[in-house]
Amino acid sequence: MKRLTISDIAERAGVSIGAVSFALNGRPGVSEATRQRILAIAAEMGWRPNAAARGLSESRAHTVGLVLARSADTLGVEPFFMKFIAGVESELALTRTALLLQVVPDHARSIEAVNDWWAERRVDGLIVMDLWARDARLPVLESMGLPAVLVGRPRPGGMPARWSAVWSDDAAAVTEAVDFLVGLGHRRIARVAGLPALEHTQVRTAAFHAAMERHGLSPVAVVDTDYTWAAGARATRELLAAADRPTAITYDNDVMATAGVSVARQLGVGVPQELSIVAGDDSQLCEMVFPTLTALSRDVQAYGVHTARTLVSLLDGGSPGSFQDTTARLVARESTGPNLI
Amino acid sequence: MKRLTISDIAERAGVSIGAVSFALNGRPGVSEATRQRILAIAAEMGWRPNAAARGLSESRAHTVGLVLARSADTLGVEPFFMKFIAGVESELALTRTALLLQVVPDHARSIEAVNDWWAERRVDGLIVMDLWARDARLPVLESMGLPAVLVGRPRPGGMPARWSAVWSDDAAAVTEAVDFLVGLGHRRIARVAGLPALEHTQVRTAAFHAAMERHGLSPVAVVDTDYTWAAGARATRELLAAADRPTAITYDNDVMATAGVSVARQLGVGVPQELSIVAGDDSQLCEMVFPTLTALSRDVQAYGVHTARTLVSLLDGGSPGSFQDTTARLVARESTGPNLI
DNA sequence: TGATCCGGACCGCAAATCTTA
DNA sequence: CTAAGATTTGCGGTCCGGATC
Repeated sequence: MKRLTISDIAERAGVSIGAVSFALNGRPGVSEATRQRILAIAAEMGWRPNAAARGLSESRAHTVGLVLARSADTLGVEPFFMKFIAGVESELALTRTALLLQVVPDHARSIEAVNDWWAERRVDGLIVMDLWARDARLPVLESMGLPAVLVGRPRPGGMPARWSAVWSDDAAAVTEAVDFLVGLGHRRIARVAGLPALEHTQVRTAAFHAAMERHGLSPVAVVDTDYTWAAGARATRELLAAADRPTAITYDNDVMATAGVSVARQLGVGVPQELSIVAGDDSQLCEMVFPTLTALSRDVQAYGVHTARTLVSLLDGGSPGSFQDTTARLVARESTGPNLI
Repeated sequence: MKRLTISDIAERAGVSIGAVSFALNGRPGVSEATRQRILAIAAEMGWRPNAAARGLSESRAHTVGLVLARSADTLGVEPFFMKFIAGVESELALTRTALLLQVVPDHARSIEAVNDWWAERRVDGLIVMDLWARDARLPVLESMGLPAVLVGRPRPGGMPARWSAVWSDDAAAVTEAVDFLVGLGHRRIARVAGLPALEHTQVRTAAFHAAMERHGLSPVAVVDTDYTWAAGARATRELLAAADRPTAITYDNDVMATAGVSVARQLGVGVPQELSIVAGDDSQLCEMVFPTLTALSRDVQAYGVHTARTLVSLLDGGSPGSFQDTTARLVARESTGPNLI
């Protein structure tokens, strides 16, 4: 099967390949009539520029990378990632940019993967998710000089030249949840946090403490976890077993909140009569359990769209920056109620 | 930042670029001593071949594509896809093959996406998931001449030259589930199926009928759905409202089985005392609900590994074929019990 | 003189051919 | 004649310097 190249188009149109290139890239140098003729022929023959040839010549891959550094199990249960990726994709498609994906278990392998991509010039830029407070990937990525968008807060010490950040105000969201619970009369509130190494976990925990303090309250407890159902269940069991048990618990994702509901039922603790529960992520899962879960909800797909747009703009020479996405807002469902104790 | 090229290596080693190319690709033409010297220098300088240049020269992208043709919501809730992708990835990494991903809502756009990839020679081959019984993508893909691996049964009429298939015996799995339920004394069994257009839905439904018939039973009902929680809930409500209601229901995925449990509880139907429930997919979700769900379980990640391996072998000139993966086996948990009615 | 178009030099690698000892 | 290595060509585009009308 002979492949179609630019010279086939040139031949059919009776022009040089240079003219075809100009016509197709919308640059001056060919008359409008010729341009239209070339475009028509290319479309008719179904010709598309060879990505490798173009990439070689332009020194640009028209591809960006996304590395997910988590175990497949964790990724699978959290709908967040698929929604985010779908958003990223839909935006990238507009600029004919492809998405390269890697799923690896840890940061070391994540660095390896990105290093390979960049050394081989397979990607022009990177989307970095799941930022850690002290993230081993960042200095390495910076030294590689690879353009990137961080999904999360930019680092306080200033960012490398070709890095942007897209973030959401986690502190505000946590504050809203606390205010909501306090408004319902709760005073003994606990927090089941996510991975303590993650940047946004620390931000949320700090915001939790601040919000409680503002209400003149002190947290019953803040328990760190690894986001799994088992960890959520264990944390809940401990919290409910204590003498001064909480009347409300916030969880850093929906999976653990579900575990909380399950443990409460086993222990005969009524939700929401004796215990109110707030999930930190929203998904179909929150409406699948009984009672349905009050959750901090946001448009994750749009988050992906904005992230992709920010990266593409950066690669097109746009100026880097830090862009704030919408803040999650609380969606009240059945798992929260007034404090009756 | 000057980029490292093969000629930098050649210069440092004091040989021609041809010699470097031969040395790095393990082909004859250089002495062993020179080869080692070149290899050492390349490794020391951290050189990696430019993917575009290599791709252009070899007419091979060292990249494969995977298109997910479903809504982001559906994908997010089903852990299957992320696990599968993680498996695919881990295998592709071994041969330095990259994975291009697309998430699109329907088959029409899926065809577009693949057509673009192939026309631009961005991919060497494709992984095709979620096969339909009459799949509009297949004839188009075949006419494009793109090598592919079908995840699912090969078509009865014979396969294109450079297509393979990796499949799992859905019929056997469904049969095991029916046998298990019948063994528990159930005689009124219903099936809540997935998307009727999907190949494996039809295979499973046929196997369900056959298994029931073998036991001298006739199904209470087979209800088609779209895999969503809402559809699972609606189907369950209808089944339980009927005069001759089933004592056991099998669902084509875990999300719908969860919906089934939820609806049963709302209607005051005890699980498993009055109703046994079997989930067609296994995931953490099955252990997150109460009661935990008996499910048809399999190693999805390994499925992804095998699929990737099959595609890579095909691209390397291996002979195409149809390869059977392991069959899902039933894992009994709390949602099934003896028929007490 | 200027708009329009041609020819050809690259991009970085693989691989075939040519040269040298 | 053979092994080791140098030279050259081609992959399919982009884009610059010139030539033409």
